[in-house]
Amino acid sequence: MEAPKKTVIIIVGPTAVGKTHVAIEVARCFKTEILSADSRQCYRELKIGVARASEEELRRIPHHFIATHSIKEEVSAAGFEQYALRQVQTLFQHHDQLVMTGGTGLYIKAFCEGLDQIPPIDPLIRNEIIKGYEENGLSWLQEQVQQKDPAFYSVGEIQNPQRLMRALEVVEGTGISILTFRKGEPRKRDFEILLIGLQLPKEELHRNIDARVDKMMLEGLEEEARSLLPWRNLKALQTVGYAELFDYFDGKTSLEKAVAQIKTNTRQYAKRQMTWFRKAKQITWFNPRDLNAILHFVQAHTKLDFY
RNA sequence: GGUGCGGUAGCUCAGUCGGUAGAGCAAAGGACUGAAAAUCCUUGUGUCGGCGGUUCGAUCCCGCCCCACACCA
Repeated sequence: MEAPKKTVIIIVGPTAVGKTHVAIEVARCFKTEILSADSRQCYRELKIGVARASEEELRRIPHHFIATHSIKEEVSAAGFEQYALRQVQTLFQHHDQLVMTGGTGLYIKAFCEGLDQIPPIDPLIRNEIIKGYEENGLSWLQEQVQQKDPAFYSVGEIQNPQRLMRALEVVEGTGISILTFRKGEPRKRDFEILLIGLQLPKEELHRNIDARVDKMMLEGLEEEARSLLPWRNLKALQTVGYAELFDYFDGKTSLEKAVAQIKTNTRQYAKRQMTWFRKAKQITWFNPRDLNAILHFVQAHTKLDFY
C-alpha cells in the first residue's frame, strides 16, 4: 500500500471573516498544527491590532509563523515561501495533514506556486533608491527606470513607486531587467493542496469588522500603538490599526476619527483581499458558520488520497 | 422678532459674470512575483432647499417660504 498523500489544507478569506476559529477546528479534527500565512501576525510586537489568536488558542493548537519575527527584521513573500516550505517538511514527519491559514494572498501564492528566483540585492542599493525617491519624488524614479530598464518601463506600473523601486534595484543590483527573471511558471510541490475560502455577506463582514475594531480598542490597542511609535517608519508598521493611531498621536485627528478610519481602512483591505482570492479558481467557498460542511469537505478530499 | 452667513454628489466643500455642474474623501470594480494589512489603476453618483417671478433659457438674478449656524434684542 502506498503511503498516504501529504496534504496542506489552506483556509483563506478576508479579514474578520472567522478564519482563526475555523482553522483551529479543522486542525483539532485532524490532530495537527497550523501554519499562518499572515504578513503581520508574524511580528511578535504586534498583537491586538493584527487580531492574533488568543494565548489559549495558541496553547491548544501549535501555531507557526505567529510572533516569530521582530518588526525590525525584513520579512517578505519570498522569505515566507522558504520558511513555510521548510516548516512543512518538518511537520509532515508527524502529520499527514497540515492547516495553513491567513489573509495574505501573495504569501499563499508564493507557498503554492513559488516565486521566481531573483538574486538578493545589496541593501545599500535599496537604501540609495529609497533616499532618491524621498528626495526627488516619483518623476525622478520614473526617469531612472526609463533610462536603466526601458523594457520594464514600457509595460510596468509607472505610477506605482513600490514597483518602480523594485525594478530599479534589480537592474542596478544584477545588471539585467527584472522582467528576465519573471518566468511565472508554477513550481511543483510534493504535497497536495486543498484550498478553502471563507466568505460572508458584505454587511455581515462589515459588522464583524466594526465590532472587532471596537474590541481591539477595549483591549488596549491605543497603548500598544503608542509603545510602537518610535518604530512607526518600519515597513511592518505600515499597518491598518497602527498608522491611524499614529496620526492621532500627532494631533492630526481625534481618537474617534482615527478609530472610524481604522474601520474604513479595514473594510478596504477586506475588499482587496476578496478581489485577490476571487480569481483563484481552485478555491471552494464556504460560510464560516458551516463548520460541518467544511469538515465533511476536507474529510472527503483527504480520504480520496488514501485510495 | 431683527441682522448676517449659508443650504450644490453618501460626507466636506468649490463653481457657474444666466446656456442644467466639479474636487477631495467615501463607495463600486480591477491589478498585483522580495513593503502585499503595502502600493497602484478605472468608474459613477446630483429634481444645485421649496414655490413663484423675470428670461428664449434660471442652480446662478428677484420675491416669498422652510431649514441650519452666528450675532443682536
